[in-house]
Amino acid sequence: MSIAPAVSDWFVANGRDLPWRRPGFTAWGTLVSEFMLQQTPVVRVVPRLEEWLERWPTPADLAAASPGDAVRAWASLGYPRRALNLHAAAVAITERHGGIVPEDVPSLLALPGIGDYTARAVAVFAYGHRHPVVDVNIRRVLARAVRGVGEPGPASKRDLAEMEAILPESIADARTANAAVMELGAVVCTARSPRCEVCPIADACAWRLAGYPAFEGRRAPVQKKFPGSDRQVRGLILAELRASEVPVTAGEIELVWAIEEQRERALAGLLVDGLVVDVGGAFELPS
DNA sequence: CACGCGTGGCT
DNA sequence: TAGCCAAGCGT
Repeated sequence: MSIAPAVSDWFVANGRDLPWRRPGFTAWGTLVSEFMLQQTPVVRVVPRLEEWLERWPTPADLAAASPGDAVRAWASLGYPRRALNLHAAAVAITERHGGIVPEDVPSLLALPGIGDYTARAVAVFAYGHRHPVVDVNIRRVLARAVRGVGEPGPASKRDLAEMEAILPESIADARTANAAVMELGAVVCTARSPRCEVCPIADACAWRLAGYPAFEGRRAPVQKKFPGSDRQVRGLILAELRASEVPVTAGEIELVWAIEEQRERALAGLLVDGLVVDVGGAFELPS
């Protein structure tokens, strides 16, 4: 028996009131929210999403801005390549799709920064199509409730089939089930301290029924330490450029990180990514 | 498939 | 406190 009906009933009664669940929320708003939610927590996304959509209410509005404006407005959301990708997606939507966010999965997948998760999330949540949507929350719920193991392990192509197997036939019910299982993983069946005492499917959970066995399988890769990493240096350099209205000199960049080899590697990476441009020996965000 | 990629809050 | 974790994507 599928866990979907019980989780969906729980979701309808207990789901959080989030901006992208408001009636009339646009497909563009959904797309922007999904970009922001790629590895950034909901609580940090909500206020930034409102600002973003007020400033750029349509894809054409963002496409008309400079990529540097997008990168600057992205500050504190993390992984700024997403800002560049979102801007590039807005340009593509404006040029190739008449300014309308496409609704079929292949067209969405063809946009920069959109992968298996985001393409299906937009097709399902913005347009009501029937697809399995698989994020880490859903993979964790399926691992525990269905397979009886404590952790989801690395993401794989099989994940979509596993979600499809429990997805209701009805288009509307499938949409609710996708949102519901995701929500359960986000607020109840959490990674660290699952709240089984309030879980609507605790009695059916294979992991719980097995006595919470320790995870034996292959683990998802662990994120590398941040302090002292190239990522930190990149972040510091980019923060410097965001804060400046004029190009930043190489001498000023030297002040943000003392180790030359690492500083040069970070700057070179930012240039390759297009997050920074060289304007005659000084550096600025792309215009 | 494993890795690199920000930022900040939580335990 | 030092990890752990967060609605992933591209290579």
